[in-house]
Amino acid sequence: MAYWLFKSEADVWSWDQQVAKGDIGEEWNGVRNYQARNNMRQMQLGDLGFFYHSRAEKEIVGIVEVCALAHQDSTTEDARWDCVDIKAVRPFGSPVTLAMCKQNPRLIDMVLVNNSRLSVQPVTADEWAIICELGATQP
DNA sequence: GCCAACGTTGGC
DNA sequence: GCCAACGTTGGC
Repeated sequence: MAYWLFKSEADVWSWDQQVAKGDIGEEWNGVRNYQARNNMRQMQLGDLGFFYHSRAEKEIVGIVEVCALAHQDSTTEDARWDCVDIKAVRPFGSPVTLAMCKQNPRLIDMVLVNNSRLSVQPVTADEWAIICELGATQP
């Protein structure tokens, strides 16, 4: 069981849109970066992830679950690009901002803090627990 | 809106 | 196989 973080600009694909898809979930498509793709290939069913709004909001707003293993990205014919499907699990009681993560000494090693360009990233169990607490939600 | 950081592309 | 040029991302 591993933890991840998915980034999206809210005006491209938002948490609300993700929630609207219900338990069926939705492809996390459009990723054209090898590192991000490799992370998705490693995901297992039931793995959990944070849903992060980049650019404008810069905050983690909820928890998602991997509900389909990596498969061809339907938005391209190019066989290099896979993606998983994810479904919304629950929202945070209060969003956790990037600034909060940067401020917390236990979170300074987060990929989110150190490699802002990577759109699908791993999260450690410790980071998961700390952020769930900050976000006022069950881990 | 700007620009630094990063990843990718393509000429050599 | 190197690296300059280019495009994109995302924090500020």
